[in-house]
Amino acid sequence: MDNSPENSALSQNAAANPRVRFAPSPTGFLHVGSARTFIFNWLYARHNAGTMILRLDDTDVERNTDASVASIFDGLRWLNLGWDEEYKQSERLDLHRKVAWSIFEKGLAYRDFTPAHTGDSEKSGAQGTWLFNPGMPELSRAESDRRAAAGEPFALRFRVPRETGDQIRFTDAVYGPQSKAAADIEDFALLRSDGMPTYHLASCADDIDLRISHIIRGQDHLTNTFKHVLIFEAACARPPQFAHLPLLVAPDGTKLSKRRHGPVVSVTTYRDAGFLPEAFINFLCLLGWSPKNDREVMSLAELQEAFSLEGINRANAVVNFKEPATTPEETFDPKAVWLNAEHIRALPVDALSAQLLPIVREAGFQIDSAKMLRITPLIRERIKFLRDVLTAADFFFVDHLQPYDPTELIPQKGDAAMAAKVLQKAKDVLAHTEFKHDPLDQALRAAAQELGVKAGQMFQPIRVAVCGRKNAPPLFETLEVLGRNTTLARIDDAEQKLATPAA
RNA sequence: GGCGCUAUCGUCUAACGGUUAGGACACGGCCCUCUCAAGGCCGGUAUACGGGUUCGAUUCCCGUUAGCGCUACCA
Repeated sequence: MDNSPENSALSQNAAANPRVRFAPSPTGFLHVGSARTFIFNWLYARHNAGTMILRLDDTDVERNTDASVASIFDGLRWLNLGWDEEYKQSERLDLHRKVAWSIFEKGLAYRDFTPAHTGDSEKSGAQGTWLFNPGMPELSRAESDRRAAAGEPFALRFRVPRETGDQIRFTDAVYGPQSKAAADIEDFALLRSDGMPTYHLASCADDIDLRISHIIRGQDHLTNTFKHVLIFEAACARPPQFAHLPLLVAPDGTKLSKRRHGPVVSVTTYRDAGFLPEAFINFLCLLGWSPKNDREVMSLAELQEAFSLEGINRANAVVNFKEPATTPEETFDPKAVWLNAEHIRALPVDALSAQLLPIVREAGFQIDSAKMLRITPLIRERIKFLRDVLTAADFFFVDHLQPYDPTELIPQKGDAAMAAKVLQKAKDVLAHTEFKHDPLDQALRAAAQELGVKAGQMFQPIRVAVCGRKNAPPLFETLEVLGRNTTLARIDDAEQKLATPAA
């Protein structure tokens, strides 16, 4: 048996128009690791003018849920990458069974009448290695047929060519040449006793039928691939090119799981926190792949242009979030947060403004798009998440400021009297100054000079009066957007607060 | 237990036998500055360990250790 097709060398299979697939099983929400697998497949397809296929591997009827299907589509829709063809394994069972029985007819599979084991059986673990159920591989065809005809339930198992001493081989595009002794591979199931195909069988049967040229998936399937090679060959199909991806792990090195690590592992958590899908995609691409030229902030088009299987590395990558996350920012890898800020800044103002507006409206503020467009450039460099618009630009949205500490109005190296003096002067000046950046700049600096205070001492009380806090966007632009009426009203309020210190 | 895979700063990574081991994030300092950001400059921290091969190993080979994966009629 030729298990080592030299023809599966990378160069040859990097042929044009590849067909790749992302095949999630709907047993949970869309995991960030799955999202990365989807993205790498998509990038490979687009880079090579190929076809991206979405296939729901839903043969485990016990564990599949509609909620999970919804979550997967939810996440994929947010990623906004799309796909070209879509299939459900549960609608292709006839094909799977046909392939299974054709393998049986060739003598490469046999019926196993041993009752199913449940959960963690004594087969695996420290007890030793299980390869097959005694007596079953040797059953004669006649007896096998007789017992089946009598209605005895059975699973269909692959007959691994263990006696030949063969090595099963394939060349992985990421991990290189792989081989494993057939003697170490157990007789895995093709069909369960209820007639449903197993993952291994359904997956390979569909990959053959859909003419998948490249299987790009998580490294947890690397050792399963030997079984898959066996199936492909038993079905007289040439195995596709495999490319396994290093796994995404938590800071403690363990596999990401919702149970242990919470919502950080769900794609929708990133969406809900205000990530831009392009930033999230950029971040995931940098986990286990590198363009090799120190590029980090990359647009989707740039990623598509730069992507290749050669850039994928082999060691697991840590998603560096804080284990007990206390703030939203700690929930995510700092690099993801930084990339999101970079992508936000890279967005044209009108595009960013359009993304921000629905968030602001949903929070209950009646802001029109024209105003949002004026606010956006003032906060663009100050937000890391889209949702930060709510805290960075809050004072633009409300009619009345949230209560703040009046002592904030007191400038550096100044006192309450200075604050009062500044605010009074500001009102005088602002009453007749044009509300544009340059006139405001000139007028307020001149006012500071007249009062004999530093510019900063002049600006701070005004800033706190109109923004309700010290940290805010630049003052003149802010006043320009706020307008004269609001500005003067807020300075009035501030003067009152100053006059009546906190009770 | 068996089999497989992996191992460069705290984290993501570059260096496909010859580099003062590079970049980024994060962190610290300085500059800029109306505050906060953004930006600029500077700084510290890494080749898991032990053997080979070689004139020369981060790089190739072997072993050790550690981590991960598979070992289901889950995927």
